[in-house]
Amino acid sequence: MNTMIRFRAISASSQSKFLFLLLRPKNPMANSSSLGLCTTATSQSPSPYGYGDDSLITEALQLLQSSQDEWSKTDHLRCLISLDSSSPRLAIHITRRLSSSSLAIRLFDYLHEGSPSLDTALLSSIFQAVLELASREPDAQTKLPELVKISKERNLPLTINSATLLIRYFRRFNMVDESLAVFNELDPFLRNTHVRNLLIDLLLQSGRLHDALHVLDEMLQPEGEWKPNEITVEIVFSSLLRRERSWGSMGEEEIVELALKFGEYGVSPNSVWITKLITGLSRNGKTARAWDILNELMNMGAAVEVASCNALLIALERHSEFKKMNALMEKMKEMDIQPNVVTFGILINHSCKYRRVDEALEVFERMNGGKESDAIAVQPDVIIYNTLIDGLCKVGRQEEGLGLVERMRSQTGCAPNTVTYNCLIGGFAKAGEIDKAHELFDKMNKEGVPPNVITLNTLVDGMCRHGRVTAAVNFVNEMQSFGLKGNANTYTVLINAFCNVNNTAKALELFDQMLAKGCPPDAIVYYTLISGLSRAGRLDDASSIASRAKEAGYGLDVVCYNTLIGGFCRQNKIDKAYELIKEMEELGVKPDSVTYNTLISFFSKNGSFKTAHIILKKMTKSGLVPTVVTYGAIIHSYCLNGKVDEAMKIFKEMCSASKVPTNTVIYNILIDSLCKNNDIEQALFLMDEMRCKGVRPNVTTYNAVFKGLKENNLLEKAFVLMDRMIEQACCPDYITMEILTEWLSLVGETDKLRDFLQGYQIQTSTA
DNA sequence: TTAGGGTTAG
Repeated sequence: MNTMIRFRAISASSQSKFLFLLLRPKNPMANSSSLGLCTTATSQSPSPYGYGDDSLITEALQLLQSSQDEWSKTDHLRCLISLDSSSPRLAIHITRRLSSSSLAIRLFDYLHEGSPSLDTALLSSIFQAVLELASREPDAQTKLPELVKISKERNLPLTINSATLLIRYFRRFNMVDESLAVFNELDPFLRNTHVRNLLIDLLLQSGRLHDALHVLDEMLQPEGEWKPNEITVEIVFSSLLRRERSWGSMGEEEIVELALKFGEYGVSPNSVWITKLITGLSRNGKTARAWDILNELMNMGAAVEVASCNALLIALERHSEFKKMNALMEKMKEMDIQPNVVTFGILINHSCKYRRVDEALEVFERMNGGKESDAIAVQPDVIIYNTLIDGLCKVGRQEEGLGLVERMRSQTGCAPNTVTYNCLIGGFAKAGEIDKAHELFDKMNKEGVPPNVITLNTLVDGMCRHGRVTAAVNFVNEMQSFGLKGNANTYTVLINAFCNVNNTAKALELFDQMLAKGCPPDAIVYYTLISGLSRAGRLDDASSIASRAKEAGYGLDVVCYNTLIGGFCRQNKIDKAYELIKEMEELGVKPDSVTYNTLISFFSKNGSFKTAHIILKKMTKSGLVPTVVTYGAIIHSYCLNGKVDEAMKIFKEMCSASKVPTNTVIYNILIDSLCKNNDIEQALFLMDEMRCKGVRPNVTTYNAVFKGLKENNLLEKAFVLMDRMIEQACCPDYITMEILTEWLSLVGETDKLRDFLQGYQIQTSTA
């Protein structure tokens, strides 16, 4: 309402000024025939343009309809429009209503010629109307650049509106250089935020990053008049962060700096862009930078939302920066950013990952309202439940997982889904409760929860791990008839299972079957088969599968080469092993310590300590450090050659000088050898040393010592070790039983043997 | 939020 009144008031005053100018004697047009016409204008009723403008416009337009010769010969039109008025309003309105821009430009020239001393600002405004008219014409794309040229020729500066009109129009046709030229022509004082935003947007869209940043940079200068606004930030960030993985030619550090610079001007990227920035930085391993920028933005008062914090929490978790995770949670509290269901999901998942399920359950209770006064109630969703159920199943607490399903059902809108069942089936299957797993599978089908290929694979894996390999194959076939097809993963599980029971023929058959069924094998299937065949000594078949893997585009990695090299070494085919090493070199696959250890072991075992030593030297030269396995291979070979003293010497050197941590296997090698050499004292000394160093003996250690003790009939010592074995929950195997049964029966100590075995029964029941 | 494999010394 107020605007309306003001508009009319201005119109009325300009109208009177207009009349006054017309009547002024010094105005050449005042004496012309137009006087009568001009005065009649005052009697007109109000119009949107001002009192009486309508009839003036009508008359002018009528006149302009006639041929140019007619109106250009007379001053009548000039009088009518009266450009000497400080208000260009009337001329602008007339121009806007002309039939074409070419007519408009003729009128413009006519008026300009009639009043050469006119204010350029006034002329620029009229010219703006010409541009407006041209922009609506079908051939605007050619006309507008021509008009820009005309304005330049006539030294006519563009108004800010002309410039925005032109850039906006040029943007539609991706006329980047034309837009840039318009901007550069524009009076620097007129280059406002709006026109800069338009131009930056266009430049970024056309990939002219450098030019865009130049325009932007001027806005970010402290002395600059035009500052960035929210739209600037939106334009810049939507362009820079549009692509998910790459940030184009602009470095991430520059983007971070830009974000912070914007922050200094009180504008910052919105939550979506901040989140993308954090995610992008984290993905490139720059978690520390992501942490810095989020904190800085928070301190600047930017609108940081929970989603951005979640992105950083995920990154920190991934990089094991747990202290920072806590600090971020604290900061969120301080900034009053409420955690949401995703935040709790991250925390619960984190605890579960490290098998701290009780901690996860605590977080879960806290999100449910908990006991604490500052607890925040956030409704858990199916993902939260599934994460917890999976966590419980992974630590063997699958029954509790089932309990959570009931709790989940009691909550509205939260029913168990396929993932829920997959986790539970996995839990029971791994625990060997295959029947229970099948029961759950039936239950989910009954409830209308569709099983997927993960359900199938989880169940199949459980079956295979618990000796039901044939049943697993049948189950896969059965499911296929119901439309639940297996994938490469399914075949990997089955192939691995058959390789583990030394049935490589069946493994190969399954591989052919998967190809026949159109299921494409992936790298893992190939590697599994290569390993299985190598372990079975079928090196030709393993090599052939390796060739097929390479043909399929799955190059062998170092582990795969090691598998094959190990296989050939076991068969004494060192030439074949060397061929593979040559191939590795050619393909740029660097041998690792396992490769070297395999070769060192091979040569040591064959008594070629010299060659083994040369390889060891090569190993250290390539920057690899000899490991406990390297020493183990050499020590073992010395032992096999009856040089136990030499082996002990190397072992001591390994512990003292090289400071390589020992393990059970290396102690077993030495203890076994010492016992065989009847040096039981030294063997028992090493066992004590193991105890001191916290290296746990296993059944192999005990078997070696029992054998030695038996030879020397050191019965009391054997009883002590039998008790210790029970204490350590180290289960005897058939070798232990063979040694002890024979020995203890012979010396009439079968009661001790019975107690020994009972110790395990008690332990199993208490466990 | 859920599923698979492989290497070296005893």
